[in-house]
Amino acid sequence: MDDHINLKKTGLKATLPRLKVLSIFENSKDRHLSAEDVYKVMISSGDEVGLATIYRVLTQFEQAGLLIKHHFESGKAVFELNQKSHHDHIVCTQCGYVQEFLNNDIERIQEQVANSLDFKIIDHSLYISADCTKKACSRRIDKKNR
Amino acid sequence: MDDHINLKKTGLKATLPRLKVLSIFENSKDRHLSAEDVYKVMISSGDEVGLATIYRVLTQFEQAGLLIKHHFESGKAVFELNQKSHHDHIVCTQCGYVQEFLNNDIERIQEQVANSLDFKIIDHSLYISADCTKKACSRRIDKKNR
DNA sequence: GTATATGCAAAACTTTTGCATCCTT
DNA sequence: AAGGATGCAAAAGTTTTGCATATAC
Repeated sequence: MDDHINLKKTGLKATLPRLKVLSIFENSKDRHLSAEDVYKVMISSGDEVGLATIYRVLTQFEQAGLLIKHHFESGKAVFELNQKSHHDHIVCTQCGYVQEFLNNDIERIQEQVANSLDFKIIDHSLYISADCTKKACSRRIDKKNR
Repeated sequence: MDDHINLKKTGLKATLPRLKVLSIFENSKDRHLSAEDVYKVMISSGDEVGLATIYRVLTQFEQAGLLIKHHFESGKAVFELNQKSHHDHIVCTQCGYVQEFLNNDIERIQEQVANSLDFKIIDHSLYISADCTKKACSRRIDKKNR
């Protein structure tokens, strides 16, 4: 809520497409959406919008720090809200479910490793592809289209 | 060397394009190459080859376990030889240098985390984008084209 | 009113596919 | 000889861009 405020901070005008995109990320049960995903939601809710606008808005939001962009293993980018603190991802190869996690030991060791190799970390992404075991896969959501 | 032997194990015929692709990965100073990269090397060395063939060969090699495919953050896939044991990557945002590393603690903790969340890991990739500090960046190689 | 944002269409880029021809076995 | 592999061109998928119109401030 109060997306206007978020947008104001970025210097971007509070236009209808932008507000709608934010609200989709805030209300979607799936935190990780591609441009196409967002576009489909808007179209099927009756908005007149172009896919190009979605791409532009997503890119602007990423640069403004509102969204984070991931590539995972699919060749198409997905975005998620940047409200939450940093975390990594496990993606089920069977049902597409995305499990977020954070492990402070992993975070800390990464820093040590990078430092010892004379790198200063800007960002990192740990992406695990895995199979849900029975229990986890019962969280199954609508299958991703790939 | 002895790429014929490697190929034989995969059931793929030892054709000229396939042998050449393998040799490029073996001899290139950059272990991480895109389809376009490989294509350019072959074209500029006088081979008559189609980009489609490169994509087919790379995909076959990946399925055969000869190559590993990464997506990093660029939207285009890069491949590397699978000779070495598993490792993760730090990529310098300044010069494109790719530093490989392996940390057994990180590997072990990943397994624990995935298990505790009811996932069975199939694969993972830890990708760190970072700046070389002075010392590391002196390893600077030809800038990537993006 | 002015600058910015949008929608549409076209283009750019990466990757895949169909098909006739060629090459390995 | 036979099946698989290649090259070319065309298509498919994702993302970007040009431009006239519409919108927010």
